[in-house]
Amino acid sequence: MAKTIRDIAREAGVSVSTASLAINGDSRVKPETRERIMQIATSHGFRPSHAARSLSSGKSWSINVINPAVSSALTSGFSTRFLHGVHEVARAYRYTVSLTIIEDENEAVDALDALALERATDGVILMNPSESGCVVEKLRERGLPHTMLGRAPVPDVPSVDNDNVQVGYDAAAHLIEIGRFPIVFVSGPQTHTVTQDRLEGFYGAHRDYGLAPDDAPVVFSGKTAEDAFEDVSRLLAEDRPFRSVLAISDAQAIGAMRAVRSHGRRVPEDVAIMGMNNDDLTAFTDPPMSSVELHAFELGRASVGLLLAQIEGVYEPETRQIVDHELVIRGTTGFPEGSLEGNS
Amino acid sequence: MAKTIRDIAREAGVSVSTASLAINGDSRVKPETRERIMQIATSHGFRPSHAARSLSSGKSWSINVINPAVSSALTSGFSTRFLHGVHEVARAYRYTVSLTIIEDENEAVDALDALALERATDGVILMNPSESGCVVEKLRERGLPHTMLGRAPVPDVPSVDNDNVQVGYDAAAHLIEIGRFPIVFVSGPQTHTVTQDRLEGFYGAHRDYGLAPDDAPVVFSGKTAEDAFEDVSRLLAEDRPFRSVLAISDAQAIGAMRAVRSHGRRVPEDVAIMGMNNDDLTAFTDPPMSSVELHAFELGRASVGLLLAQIEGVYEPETRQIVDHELVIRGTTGFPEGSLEGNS
DNA sequence: GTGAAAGCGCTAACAT
DNA sequence: ATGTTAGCGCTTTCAC
Repeated sequence: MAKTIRDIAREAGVSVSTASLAINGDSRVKPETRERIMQIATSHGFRPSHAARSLSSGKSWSINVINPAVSSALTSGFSTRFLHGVHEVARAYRYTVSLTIIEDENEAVDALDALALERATDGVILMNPSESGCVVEKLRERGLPHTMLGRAPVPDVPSVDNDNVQVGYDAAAHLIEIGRFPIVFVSGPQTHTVTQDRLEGFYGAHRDYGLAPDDAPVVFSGKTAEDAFEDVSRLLAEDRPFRSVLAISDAQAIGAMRAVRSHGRRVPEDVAIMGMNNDDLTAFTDPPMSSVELHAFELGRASVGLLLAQIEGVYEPETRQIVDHELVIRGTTGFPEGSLEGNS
Repeated sequence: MAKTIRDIAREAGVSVSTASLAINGDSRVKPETRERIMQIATSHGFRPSHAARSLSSGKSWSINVINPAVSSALTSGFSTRFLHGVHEVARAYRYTVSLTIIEDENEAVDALDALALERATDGVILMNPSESGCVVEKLRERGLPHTMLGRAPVPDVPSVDNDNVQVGYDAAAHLIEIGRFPIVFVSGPQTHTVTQDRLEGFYGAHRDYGLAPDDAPVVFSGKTAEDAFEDVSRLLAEDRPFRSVLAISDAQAIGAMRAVRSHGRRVPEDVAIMGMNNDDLTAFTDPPMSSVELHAFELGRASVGLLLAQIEGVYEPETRQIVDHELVIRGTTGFPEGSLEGNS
């Protein structure tokens, strides 16, 4: 049942090496020979053994995605779309996609050790926020090709990212333009580069519109909707005046929206809300949540691209690839439709 | 840098076979010998090459999860938690987790062919709704161990599932008990076994409470929040009377909620809403969404368990493992807190 | 309890 | 353009 390349070669009347070359599409084999070999191979349902191919070629033909359990649970639609993009490109290049789900950075470092020592992967894609950079250090130390999602905490790490300064700028600019100043910026932990970048853009927009950034309250929140709920509630309790909330994720935007409502303020009439990521459910909150589409699928595709460029040998250390973003304006920053209109 | 078992054996003054046995914890090696070998192995950071181990042992030491792109995007929190469970158990048994993301059943069949022929995986976990059963057929034909999430469309498939009849029953019973009859059941495609089971429980609850099931409108909707929005909107336009909506997923529950609101009805005062899956965002809709926790993480853990039992040789064809569920009652089926109270 | 040796199924020099 | 051959780094009989 399980045919080997030897069987194929024998039946085609060629040597194993010729069969191997033919199957791998090497140009040295004569087209007609190649044709005949392929014919026999497919008729027997032959495919080279992954393990054997890996062992003899010294490549695992597999890439590994390190996916932090916590943050993926929060921006889950993002994570899924990203993986989808990774998978699509990887498969096109005959690479397998493996997954490592980690609770914290220590687990990531351990997992990387295992991966590297067992030579079980040809490259790693980090979905970590990678606060400390120790994961990247480990990757370098092991000499494993890698790409990360987001701006790296240390220099010269190949990475794929949105222009998060611009993301923060565009979102803030929109809120300012529709007259929703002051804006509360609900950010994630300050250690994340994505937070730093978006915050920079947030301030930049204020400057460009001639507004004092000091008037823009910034909350360094946790990562969850609940964190945002509590932080915005606190701000409301302190009677801080604001006309809108810009949250760093859709989950946090939803938490913020609940906080605003709990204090008897209306969304969007009293306070406009804008999230980021454009998760699947944003279109179906009530009112629909405005957000920023970050094109997770494209980020995934780009990540493998950058990784394969290294694995295949075209290594450019400081490559940084930027994927487009766009504002998606819905009800939470505009006028409500349907039921809510009647309520006011 | 890259040590082989040969280096370890040499340094320990033993043969490679002894080193191999020691590293794999075989009881035949004398404890002190084993100790010495392990010492040297760890000090050199030695780990057996994954590829070599696979080739010589005839096992890939990897399991593959087939994840449909569409449904995972919708119940994304579920999917992530499930994978997390799978990963945890797999890692404990030294198995790698690979991911195959598919658009439709044809892609699944193709992917399975590749996986089987290349001997790239030792077993497959199907997250498919698997409407037709052709994916399972392919798995059997190839002799690949497998487990599926949900009740199989054909007999004797090892599967992990919730008791979905009971899920449907419990959810409907709760809505009936709080006086929210008639209930609209917003289901997924009728071909899914999960839909069939929950519907059966839904009807069962009606019978047990002495209610005519005919009065319970059932909508065979699509899978998305938008589908639910449209179907419930249609029902409202037709002036069908109902006091609650039970949706087969949280996304659909959110779609239903918007539809209800768009027609000027209040949630939960006029219409109660209940979803299923207990996705991360349910706690932060407004009001918070009641749902059914299905314990995705446990489902994941159980799936690998069943799979490893087969791979390791303890195969029981008709195994079906049931994971607990529980109702999570929140605002959409109770009384609203905060802002909404003031509105009424 | 430990060692010697034969593969596992490919790929990749090196020959021809 | 095709064939010969030597491994890749383990596991696993089979001896001792």
